[in-house]
This record gives sequence, structure tokens and C-alpha cells, in this order.
Amino acid sequence: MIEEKRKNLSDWYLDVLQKADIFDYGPARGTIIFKPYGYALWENIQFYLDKFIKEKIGAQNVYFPLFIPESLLKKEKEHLEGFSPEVAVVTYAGGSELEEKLIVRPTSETIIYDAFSRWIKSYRDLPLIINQWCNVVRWEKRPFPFLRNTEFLWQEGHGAHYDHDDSLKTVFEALDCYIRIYQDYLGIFGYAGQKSESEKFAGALKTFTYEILIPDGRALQGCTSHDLGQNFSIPFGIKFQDKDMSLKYVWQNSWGFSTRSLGAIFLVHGDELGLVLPPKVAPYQLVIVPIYDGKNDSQIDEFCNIIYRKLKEKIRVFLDNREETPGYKFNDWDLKGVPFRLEIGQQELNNKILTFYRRDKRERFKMELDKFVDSFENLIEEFTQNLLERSKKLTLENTYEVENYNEFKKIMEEKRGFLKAFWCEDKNCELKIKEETKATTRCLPLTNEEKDGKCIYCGRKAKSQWIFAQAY
RNA sequence: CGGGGUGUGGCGCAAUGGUUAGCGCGCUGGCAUGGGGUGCCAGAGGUUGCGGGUUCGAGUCCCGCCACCCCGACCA
Repeated sequence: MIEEKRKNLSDWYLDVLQKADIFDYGPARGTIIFKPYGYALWENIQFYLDKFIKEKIGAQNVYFPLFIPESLLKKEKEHLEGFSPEVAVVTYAGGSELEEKLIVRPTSETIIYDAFSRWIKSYRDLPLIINQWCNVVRWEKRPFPFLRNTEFLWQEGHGAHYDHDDSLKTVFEALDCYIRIYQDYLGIFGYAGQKSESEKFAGALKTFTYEILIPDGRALQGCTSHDLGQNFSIPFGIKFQDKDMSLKYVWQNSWGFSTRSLGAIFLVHGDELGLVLPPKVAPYQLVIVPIYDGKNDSQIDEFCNIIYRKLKEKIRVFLDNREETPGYKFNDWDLKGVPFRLEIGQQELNNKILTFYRRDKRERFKMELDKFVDSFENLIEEFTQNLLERSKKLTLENTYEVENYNEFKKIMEEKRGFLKAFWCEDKNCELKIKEETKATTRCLPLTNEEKDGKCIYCGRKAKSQWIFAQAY
């Protein structure tokens, strides 16, 4: 809908990602292999997010087991019901049937909170905030690389707090970290907000999210941060003795950010030449392409090597001296989405002014090497902002404030996108809208101000405009 | 699980029931080229998804199975 050249976004995506050496399919359905170039991207995101999690949220990293005894998963009813359709279960191991089945974790609330119940005894033990980087397995009906893998990588953070306010503070700190990663590092705009009752995490009081518009008009849930209230602490018996000697249950939260974010990067920024990777997390921030002429090849090589050594200290750089034509390499690096390129040939040999190229604008520019190195931080900041602006523009241009249901249906049929509409917050209206238009509530934006309105579906009184879209 | 589709070198495809299953991309070796997917030469690479059946003869026809893909319900 939005970009002519990406009419078939799914084909474009699968084709480009495989050509760009991001991933390969795994042998089991719904699994993928992260190839070095794809995995490096995740490692770089991890680097920044991990720092945020430790410094801004105050969490410590841990690692819990992959297997969860079935009895633990059963302790919280809503959680169990939410996840049981998509869990993988080990029933046979070591040559015989297991006495108790083992769940391959779809998320780790239960196994972590079982430990919390033993670790937390006193108000002095609070808050307890931990985080783990791990894989989880969810048997999705229809897998799609990065956006819905059977197995995916993420971090999941878990906080146990003295009271609800303290827990909520962490809920919003986590959400804020995710928004900062998406906006300041990945250049991806979205709507931060609260999930509806039916869309929230199984077992949570409230779920907060960052909803991203994909150029085909559908919405991607970019992360989640849950206010768990005391829904888990009560069944798991996570209680502490307070100063006044009374026993109290902790207030909890959990929050996660996954490799789905890579899918968002590819889909939101990519163009007809291929990927456009945000420079702060791109595996290579710059690639040097030597352009040989058959006469001065050794001098060009030497010159490239000097520049390479100099850039290497501050920039993730790759020197591409493969035996391919320059045109081939240009296209290859455009496809792989490397943010900057430096072209070194006869013209540059005895010259201080070098030829650079930036992927987002597809423009060449001339600059002295030292100046480039000195202004690199600013350049990647500006590059990221440019991506964010584009993404924001796309999102705003495809956000429609609608007041009658026919218009709503028409937009969903013709172009999709985000639809902002009053909703009475009755589940039945939400369900009917989904059945009739495929759109579900994505979130109630945090910036929402309550006012008088009428539900887009039933016409009854409504106080807030929700964001609707077709979910990815 | 429902609806549709496809299985042939690594990938994309071709092959009226009839010799030794072809082509493009990619890969290997070589020569030239080199500022936006360059050209030529020489190579390597196959139990046609699996199992039956029909036939003088099956990639091709029939039956069964399996796998994967697309569309829906589920979903970070």
C-alpha cells in the first residue's frame, strides 16, 4: 500500500534477508539460523540494551534453566491458559517416559518466581530485579523469520517490589529503555501505550507496548512491559516480612525485548536496493571498496590498508578486497545495508578528499578522512535521526482518525495502517471489529487524554481513542 | 486444524510416457576487465521427497505417505 516497490513485502523480505546473509532456515519448521551478519546485529543491540537494563533499571543478569516442570506452569491459571496452546513439552528423555513433563520455556515467569519465593524473605530483600538473555520456544501456527519464530532470542526482566508504585516505576523504566532503543538506536517510530484486556499478557494486570507500523500497513508489537500486580506472588507464595512484622506479598513486573526487533529494522528501513541498517548497531558501519585500475593496484591496496587501520580504531569497518567489480560490490553492500561506504580508486590516491556514500540517502559526498572520523558520532546520530523521521512520517501519514465504522472498514480494506477511534472498551465490540475488519486494538497511547466520544462500533459512550490495526 | 499450492544439482526453473534428465544463477580454475550486478574459456556438482503400482520403458500416469510454502484462527 505505502510503497509501490514493496507491494509484496513478504517476498522482498525473505529474498533480501537470505541474499544479505542475515539468516538461513533451520531444519525444523519455524526455526532459523542466525548467520554471522545477522547475529552481529543482535549482539550490538544487546550491548546497548544490556547497559540500559543494568544502569537505568538496576537489574542484574542471571540464567535460569530451559526446562520448566509442568507443575510450576500450572500454578497461575490465566498464565497457563494463555501459553498452553503454544508450548513444546518433553515427555520422553533418557530412554523412558518422564514422570513429570518438562515444558520448554515459552517465557520464564513461573520458574523464576518459584526461586523468588525462596529468595525473598524480608523487606530488605526488595526490590529484586533480575534479567536474563536467553532463547524461548513458542509453537506458533504460522512462523515467519524474526517476527514469529518457533524459537527466538530475547531478554526477559523480572522485578519483585515492596509496593505497587515501586513496581510500576520499573514497568515504565523498562518501557522507556525499549522506546529509547527503538528511537535513538534503531531509528524506528512507534506508539507506546497500554494493551486492552484481551490483548494483555496472560497473567498480567496491565501490559504496555510499543506498536510499530510495518510498510504493508500492519502493526508489530515491538516489546512488552507488564504490571503483574500480585497475580503471581500470591500463587507462588512470594512474601516478605515487613518492618511491622506483617507478612506481605510482593508486587511484580516482567518485560521483554526480542529478536523480533531485527525484523522491524529490516521491514521499516529497507528499500528496493535492500536493507538499510541503523549505524549504531550495524555489524559494519563502513565498508571500504577499493577500485582497481590494473596499473596502481598495489598502491591502492596500500592506501586502503592505511585508511582501514586508522578507521578501525573508532568505527566497525570492513575492507572489501574481494575480486569482484566495483559495481558488484556497491550493489552487494547496498543489499546488506551498510550505512557508509568509502570508495578508493585512482582519483583518491593522491588526494586528501575522499569519496563517501551513505546508504539512507543513497548519496555520495566528499570529505577529508580526519574530518569524517572526527564527525563520525554526529554523522551516525544524524543518520539515525533521519531514519526515525522517515519512520515517523510513514506512521503519521498512515494513522487515520476515524469516526464512523464504514470509514473504518473501508480503510482496513483498502490500505490498512493505524486507525485511531473511540472504543467503549467492551470486549464484544473489540471482537466484532476483529471479525469484520481483521483490526484489533493495538494500544491506548500513553499520551491519551480522556474526552467524550462514541464507540466506533456500538455508538455507546466512550472516553478514549484507541489505536487499531491488523497485527503481524 | 480448515482452504489452496509445490516437491527435479546449493538456489530458481525446464523436460508429448521414449537415447546419457537440461538451462540460468551460484561454485572451482584461467585470461581479460575494473568509478553501479563486466566479458570470454574450461570444469565440478543429480538415487527427480519417500514407498508401492501400471508399462517393453516412469521425472512424467495411478495409489499411499512425508515435507515445505501461501491464505485464515494463535502469537514477543
